[in-house]
Amino acid sequence: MTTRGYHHGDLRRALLDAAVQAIEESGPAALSLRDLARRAGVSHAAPAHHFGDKAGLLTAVAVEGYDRLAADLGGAGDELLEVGVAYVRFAVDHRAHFEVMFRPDLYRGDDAEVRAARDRARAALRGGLAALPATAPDRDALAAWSIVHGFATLWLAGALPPEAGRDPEQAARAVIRRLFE
Amino acid sequence: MTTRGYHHGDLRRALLDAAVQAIEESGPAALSLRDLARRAGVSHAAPAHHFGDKAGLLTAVAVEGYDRLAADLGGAGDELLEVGVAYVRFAVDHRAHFEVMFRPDLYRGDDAEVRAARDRARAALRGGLAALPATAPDRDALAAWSIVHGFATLWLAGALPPEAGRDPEQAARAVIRRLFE
DNA sequence: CCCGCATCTTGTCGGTGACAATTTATGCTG
DNA sequence: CAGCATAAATTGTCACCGACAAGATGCGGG
Repeated sequence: MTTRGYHHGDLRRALLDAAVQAIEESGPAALSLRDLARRAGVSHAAPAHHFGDKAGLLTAVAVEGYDRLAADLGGAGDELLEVGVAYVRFAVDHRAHFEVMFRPDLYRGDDAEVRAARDRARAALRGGLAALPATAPDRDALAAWSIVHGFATLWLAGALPPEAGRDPEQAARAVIRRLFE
Repeated sequence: MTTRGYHHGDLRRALLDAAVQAIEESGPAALSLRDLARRAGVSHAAPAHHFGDKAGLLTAVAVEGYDRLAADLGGAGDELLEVGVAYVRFAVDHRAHFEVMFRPDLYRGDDAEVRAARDRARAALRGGLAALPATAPDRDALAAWSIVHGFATLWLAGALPPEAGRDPEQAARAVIRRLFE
């Protein structure tokens, strides 16, 4: 599954880390394979060997993101509130992964690994709804996902007014609670 | 007004329209000023004269988007449900504008025109909350915005499972109603 | 009539993604 | 331990892109 290190050590890993850092600095649009190669101290064509092309690298970022999201959501317990907060926390703490994951024009969303990891994340998110009285489970799942995803996206975009405060977790908690009142 | 001759007639307008079309086809990341120039039948450097650079063009797209969103939301009445549906409809029908608007790394979000148009849109969205019993208006506004924005974003990203159906407006209506139960 | 000035063109530069051919290092096999 | 197959990374190249500079064009006011 993982490539063993030869010349560089583990260039694949190093490139993924450099990509995440670069995206956090200037967004996925400004990402340059050649810049990643420079950061890793290798030649400009080295990334192509591991990922094929730019979309291939971002596909790997998306897979990693969905995997970590599934793990974080799964570790947040059974309460919808906590699962929702974990979703927002993931978006804020792993903004590079999150931004790539929901930008299907940047990577190959039909990739088999992506599909599998995405399904795991979806299942974990839906697990948070198990404890709710379910009159319309599909609808409730969609509403819960929408509200946490929307909050996370707006927060990351810097679109929220100052009244939202400075702590995303606290604000998210209040917003999600609105679903239960 | 024709597209003939040395002077185009309304190149600015033509470039904006071409940009929207190109973004709808392949997303904002793949946008190329030179491609827009080709579509408009002008030289590769013509866009720079009207927009300065790529960020300048996308800034104009964002302004146009916020203006239209404000108009659409304002025309949707006073009920939160209808305003929310209008928000989702805008995102689906003007996906290029919507995608640019919430991608602050692509344009100049601190531009004066952007600020003004964005404030108009925010005010229009908040107008939908006037008819609600307000225990925590800020929190309610944030929750409403989050749920419609999240739904719209997930829909556009193609992230929703097939259970969500094929009609975004209908699904959005059901999801938003969840806020009132 | 002509000239100012916005509009558009041509030309160029550094940077980028993708691909091809080549070199280097590793692990395997005998 | 010797040699080879192959993965890993390099060099070289091409078309395209964004940005900038300098020149050409033509509309409209004096």
